[in-house]
Amino acid sequence: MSDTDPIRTSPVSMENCGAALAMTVVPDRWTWLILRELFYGVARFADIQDDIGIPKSVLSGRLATMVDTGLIQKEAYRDGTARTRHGYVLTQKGRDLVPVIVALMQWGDKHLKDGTATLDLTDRRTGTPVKAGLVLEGGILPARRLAFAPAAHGDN
Amino acid sequence: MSDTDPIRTSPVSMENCGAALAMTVVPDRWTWLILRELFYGVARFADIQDDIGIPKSVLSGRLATMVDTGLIQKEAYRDGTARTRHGYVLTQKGRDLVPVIVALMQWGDKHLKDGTATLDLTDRRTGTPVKAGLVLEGGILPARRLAFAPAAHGDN
DNA sequence: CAGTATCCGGTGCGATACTG
DNA sequence: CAGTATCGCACCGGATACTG
Repeated sequence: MSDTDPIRTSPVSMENCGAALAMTVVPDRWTWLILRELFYGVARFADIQDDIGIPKSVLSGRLATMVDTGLIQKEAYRDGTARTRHGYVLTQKGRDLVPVIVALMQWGDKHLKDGTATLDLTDRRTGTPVKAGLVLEGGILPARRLAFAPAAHGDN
Repeated sequence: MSDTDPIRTSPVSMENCGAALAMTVVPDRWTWLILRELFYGVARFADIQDDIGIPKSVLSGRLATMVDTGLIQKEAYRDGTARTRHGYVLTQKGRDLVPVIVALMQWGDKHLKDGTATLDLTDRRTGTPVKAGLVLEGGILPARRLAFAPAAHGDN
């Protein structure tokens, strides 16, 4: 039993909260799963469909809005044949979500599985293992040490 | 125009992917917004409702399943009055999602606003600014340097 | 292969009203 | 204050069929 009054209202309004805004751009499960596919480098419509089991019509719609919101873009490429095909790739804006995806993945590995990862994430340069987390120089900051205060300039 | 064949299938199946599993536990916008409130320390039913504008019945349902999935728990506390009230707090499992929330928030601040944060996140011990990201010792690893390979032990 | 079109059934959202 | 109950309607998911 705690004996202090809890906070009664969020320090940041919905319109000014990056997290809340982010939810409008990545609002549902399918969108996350598609991002995960593109993160893995799976680019083609039918391949994404097969991997995550999404109906074509839904995939079609999601891809369109993700292009609209600037998360992804269409890109042409050549496969073995003469025919030009095209797939989807993350934009920079989409790539900036990679830390979120990785954090989510590692959270799921820890709490929703036996704790073992199925994927080893490393620095492609040095091979050093990589983790997602809160960063200070020199290491990961535990969540409990995180403090927050309204920014000096912004209006909340 | 890229000229290499893209990856045709995800290196990790849906059942073994922590990210995909995580989406089953935090499947929608409301759940994320509730997590955000609890992250801020807003604990009471009506306060959460007011902040994020969720219908009571929906909030009721979400809180129940979040308790079920172990993200949050009910906690009694004393307010000014004699009456015992109760609110919701993150469990350890829920708190482990903080890096995801922070990463999301900073992504939203960067891409969905003018680029300025409304909240300054710092180490509560030292006051040093905090960021979410991919971590190697000594700093943040850019997403482009991230490599992945199936884990040695796991079945994918 | 990469979609669009159509349709139907269920979920679940959100409003309102009610209860301890 | 903290929910539960009820309910109509919209939207979404998924199946199927069709097109370039």
